[in-house]
Amino acid sequence: MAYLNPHLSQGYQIGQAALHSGVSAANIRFYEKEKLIVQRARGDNGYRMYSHEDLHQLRFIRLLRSLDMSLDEMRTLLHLDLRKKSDCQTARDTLDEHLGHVRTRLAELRGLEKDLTALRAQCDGQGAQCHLIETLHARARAESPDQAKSRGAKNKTHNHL
Amino acid sequence: MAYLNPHLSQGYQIGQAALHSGVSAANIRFYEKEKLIVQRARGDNGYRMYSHEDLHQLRFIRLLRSLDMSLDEMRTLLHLDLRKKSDCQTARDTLDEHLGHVRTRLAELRGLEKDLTALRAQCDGQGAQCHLIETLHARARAESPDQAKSRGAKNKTHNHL
DNA sequence: TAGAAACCTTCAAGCCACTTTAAGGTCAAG
DNA sequence: CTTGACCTTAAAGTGGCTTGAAGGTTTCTA
Repeated sequence: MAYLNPHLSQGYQIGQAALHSGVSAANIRFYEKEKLIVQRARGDNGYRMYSHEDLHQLRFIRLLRSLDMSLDEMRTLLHLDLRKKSDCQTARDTLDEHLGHVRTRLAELRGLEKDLTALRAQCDGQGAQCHLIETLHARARAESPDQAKSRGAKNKTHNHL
Repeated sequence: MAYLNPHLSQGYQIGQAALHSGVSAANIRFYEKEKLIVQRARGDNGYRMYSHEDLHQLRFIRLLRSLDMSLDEMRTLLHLDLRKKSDCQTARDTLDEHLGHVRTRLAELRGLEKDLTALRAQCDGQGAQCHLIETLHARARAESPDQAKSRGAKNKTHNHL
């Protein structure tokens, strides 16, 4: 039969919390270690216990991650006091900065897709030999390092996307 | 005065190779360890030496990386024999798969940008309080884990983008 | 009452593509 | 003979996790 939580009155064990929040148990422990969530008192057996509020916070965190925010950005948002005006400003700024990251990466990938599509077009005659690799080698020959540095996606400037 | 390579006749030292290829010295060593490039015989002093062909290969590799290919994809492309028809097919397939990854990620990020933009719009009244965080909490409340799993970017299925 | 099975614990290592740091060897110029 | 520009290796750090090993706890079943 199904395993039932013996301390249900005290809340959820980590497995149930994982199930109801969409954050894996291992990942919940990881967030705890990273101080995204607070270490709660444990049950008598040493098991972690989670309340409904805890579950909400886990869902909140997962939502932010699904928006591709970094742990640091999340830490910022999680520690805000909604009543403070300055904290609302912080929230706005964090979001704006993040949106900037996303748009930068988006632009990079759009350029990349165009490049790759053009490259692929070298090759559409099915029976004939394809010139993909030759084309790439020719490009490598033509390109100086300095030019190339400014092209290319993921120039690893600042973000994690 | 400027430092001059004493063994210039034998080729470039790693620093010059880095300069002329756009791949950092540390990264060149890394690629060697990862067997993307072949270990060359060293000079008498134990220094790595690079020929013009080596520089071309480094530029080639950097070009592929600027297309966001993984080391594995690059390993595949680097070991192809251009005269073989099957290897041309492999090149095509590799490129197609990679293009697929890029387009997938692109779609994810487009969705993300839409989401974030809508969220940001909650907040455009400058003087008034903003409802960013409240909106996010409300969403977290509304969302079941199962729904959310299918949304969100970077579902970490298969690629590195 | 024994043992399977389902859950929990901690700690460590693995993933990717690098970069950075530490500790030291080599070489030419002042 | 020292300075400093270059090279060497090995190891650790980055981010956001996942996976694995080794073991403790609780419940169900034979």
